[in-house]
Amino acid sequence: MPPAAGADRPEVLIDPDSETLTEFLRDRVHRGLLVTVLGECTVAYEGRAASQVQHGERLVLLKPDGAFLVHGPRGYRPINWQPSTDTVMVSNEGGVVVLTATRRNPDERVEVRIRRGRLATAAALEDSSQFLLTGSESDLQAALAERPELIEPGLRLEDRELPTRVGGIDLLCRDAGGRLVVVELKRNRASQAAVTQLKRYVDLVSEQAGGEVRGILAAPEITEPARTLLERMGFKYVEVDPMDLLPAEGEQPALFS
Amino acid sequence: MPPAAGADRPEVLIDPDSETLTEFLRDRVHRGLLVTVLGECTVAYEGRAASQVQHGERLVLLKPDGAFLVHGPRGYRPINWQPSTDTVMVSNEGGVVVLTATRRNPDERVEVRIRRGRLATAAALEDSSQFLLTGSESDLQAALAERPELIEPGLRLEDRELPTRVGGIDLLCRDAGGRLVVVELKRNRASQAAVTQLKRYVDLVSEQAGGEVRGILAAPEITEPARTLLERMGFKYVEVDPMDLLPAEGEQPALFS
DNA sequence: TTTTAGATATCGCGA
DNA sequence: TCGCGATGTCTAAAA
Repeated sequence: MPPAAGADRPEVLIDPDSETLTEFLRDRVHRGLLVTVLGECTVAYEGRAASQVQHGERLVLLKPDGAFLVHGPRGYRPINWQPSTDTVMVSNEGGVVVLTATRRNPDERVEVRIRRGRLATAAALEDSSQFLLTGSESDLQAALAERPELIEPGLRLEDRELPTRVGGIDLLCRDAGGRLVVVELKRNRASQAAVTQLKRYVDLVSEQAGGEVRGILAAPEITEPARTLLERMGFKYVEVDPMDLLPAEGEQPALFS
Repeated sequence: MPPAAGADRPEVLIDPDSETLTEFLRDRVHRGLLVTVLGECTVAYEGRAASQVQHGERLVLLKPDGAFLVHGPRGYRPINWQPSTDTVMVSNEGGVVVLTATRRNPDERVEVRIRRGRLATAAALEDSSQFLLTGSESDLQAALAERPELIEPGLRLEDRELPTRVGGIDLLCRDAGGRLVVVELKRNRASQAAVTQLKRYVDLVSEQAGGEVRGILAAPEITEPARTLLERMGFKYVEVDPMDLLPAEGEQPALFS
């Protein structure tokens, strides 16, 4: 195998003709490189649904692991994509460069037909750094598992992330009176869906353990319809703020100084 | 005649020094251009949550509308992002190029510190094409609204996308016996959440209209726990396939020939 | 593989 | 603006 192209210096083509672009892509796709193509193209997708966009200028990203993204000029989401691909094919059909990214499970295909390539690049992309995130629900769960009394005085932890056949219970506790309490956590405003999720767990625990089982929904906020539903089911809402709770616990340094 | 915006030649910097990169970005960010930077950088985010990644090679995308994406070598998702930003600032701190993208509502900030820029590009990106998707839930809904008898013989449509205070009812029908039927559609395998969603609607309609109200969950598949829950609530599952149903209706040409 | 639930989800619609 | 639900959601985790 020839030496990996683009291992040190990025390679760039500006306004290439279709033959040059085809060769460039053929030699660099599937080599562990990040390949980008900016140009005028059409995009078609067929799989779980089907979509089509006519000619326009887009940026195509081909990642080393096979991820395939077609970005337009606006927004967070790509207009078409493939989270991971099994094969990416490059061909030239009468001056049109065709990129076809396919995967199985689900069986899907994205086809980009590039009528005019304006810019193509290829470069190695090394990133072994670990991604650290704080403020997720699991952080909130850990903090409250340590100090369940913050949810309600006298509350004691029985179990955490308890898997059941209807889903995982965030926190299973016992209150001051010895009753079982199912606690469902949300890091965002809680909706009706959160309430029905809690209901499923309470029903299950009640069925398994017998006796009265309480339900508590802990979140920074709750929607009005969710509060109504919650009260009708006899459950309780407790306000908790993830960002308030965590710095006191984690004592991590400020990200921006 | 001045060249059209998108006809301009893309601009490219390879292995620029930090001053050159800083100037390049300062002059091109906020000009309606798509700007990309590939290089070694750290990324920090603070907002609804907080995250940090140490040095690694990433690709930064700055879209004309302010969307901001930092992509690593793997996967569909960016490692950091901002769906739309109010301001993007460029500065140079002792040889490190710093990009700071902020937005309000929610108040958030992403900061990229580029220690070594390897490739930077800027180009106009024109795309006025309309995106056409078939096979979404709303397509399925339209098809079944036309022919409710495909869900159950004798079923007649009363209303569609009916907004209520607990959410929108996909299809409200009357069966052969004149009873009200709430139909909830899913284009994917239906889960317990879909069942509780249906339950909310049935409860509401029953409360408002009085009398017995039936519930039907129409989807291509249903999970086993969802089926159990559905049956316990006295509802019915009907199998419908979006991709089967739509081609007969739409008669669109094959995307790939 | 199936199922569930989280996500800095994002996005769009309706009240 | 809030609330709700779809998304070609994607992704990780657990059974």
